[in-house]
Amino acid sequence: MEHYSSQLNGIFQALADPTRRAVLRQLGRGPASIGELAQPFEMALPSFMKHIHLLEDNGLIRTRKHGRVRTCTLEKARLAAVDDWLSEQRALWEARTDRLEQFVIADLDKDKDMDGNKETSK
Amino acid sequence: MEHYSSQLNGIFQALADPTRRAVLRQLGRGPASIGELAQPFEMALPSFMKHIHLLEDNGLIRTRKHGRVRTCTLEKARLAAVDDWLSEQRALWEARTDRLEQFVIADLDKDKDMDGNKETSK
DNA sequence: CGATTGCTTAGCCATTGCGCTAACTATTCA
DNA sequence: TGAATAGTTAGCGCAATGGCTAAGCAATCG
Repeated sequence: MEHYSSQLNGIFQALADPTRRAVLRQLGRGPASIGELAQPFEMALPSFMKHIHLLEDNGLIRTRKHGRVRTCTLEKARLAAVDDWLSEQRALWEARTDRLEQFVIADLDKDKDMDGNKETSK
Repeated sequence: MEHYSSQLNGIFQALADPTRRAVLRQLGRGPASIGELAQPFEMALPSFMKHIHLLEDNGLIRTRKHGRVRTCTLEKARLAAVDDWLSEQRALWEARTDRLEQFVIADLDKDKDMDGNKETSK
């Protein structure tokens, strides 16, 4: 349940960069070599490689080398961790919304009694 | 469409830290003051405040000060951006899986032509 | 009133992140 | 074999991150 926590650090970190998200997006369309992936970006290849490594280190992609060409593929399952986190988070505040509704009802009852001004905005 | 991109940088960045995720988790159970939120952590308050500011700057929480107490609340809608990104990504590789299946079928056809070492005849 | 509480500001410091160039290795091509 | 191709390694520089202490301030308490 909470074991994913440490993985989430790296996964979210990896997703926090537009270059890396673009790579994932491209790989969504199918496997590609380093050169193909790098081509749309203006940065130097070694810089780009760091992004690839980070994605691989965090399990978001897998790579394999054939001859002098390294081919990257998306590791789809990895994003499930993000999905799980989101679900868990949502479950929390949905449960809480239920409780909140109870308070709202209570507040409405109060309003009946007091009737008047509440707080001055600002 | 892609306008969310810049926001995603910050949002994913904010989520890439366990302290901040824990804060969101706690706020999922309802609003809380800075002090209440900070209590489970061993770090100094100013350090903790940086996390709060980062969460607020990226729109994941909202805060309001009453007297000397600042109360934080979850900004649930903000996580929708993450959800949207995930959906878009998934849509991409699901569409691609369809195309992949076509290739697989094509490959099976090829096998028929080339060698009969498969289950060509059941 | 003065003391305490609950942040807040201001800085310092070590580490990490993300870009670069230069030079190197390992295929593959002519 | 020699030249081009596709990555790779090494190291540099600067900005951002995430922690700290010390000191400040406004609200509340005794």
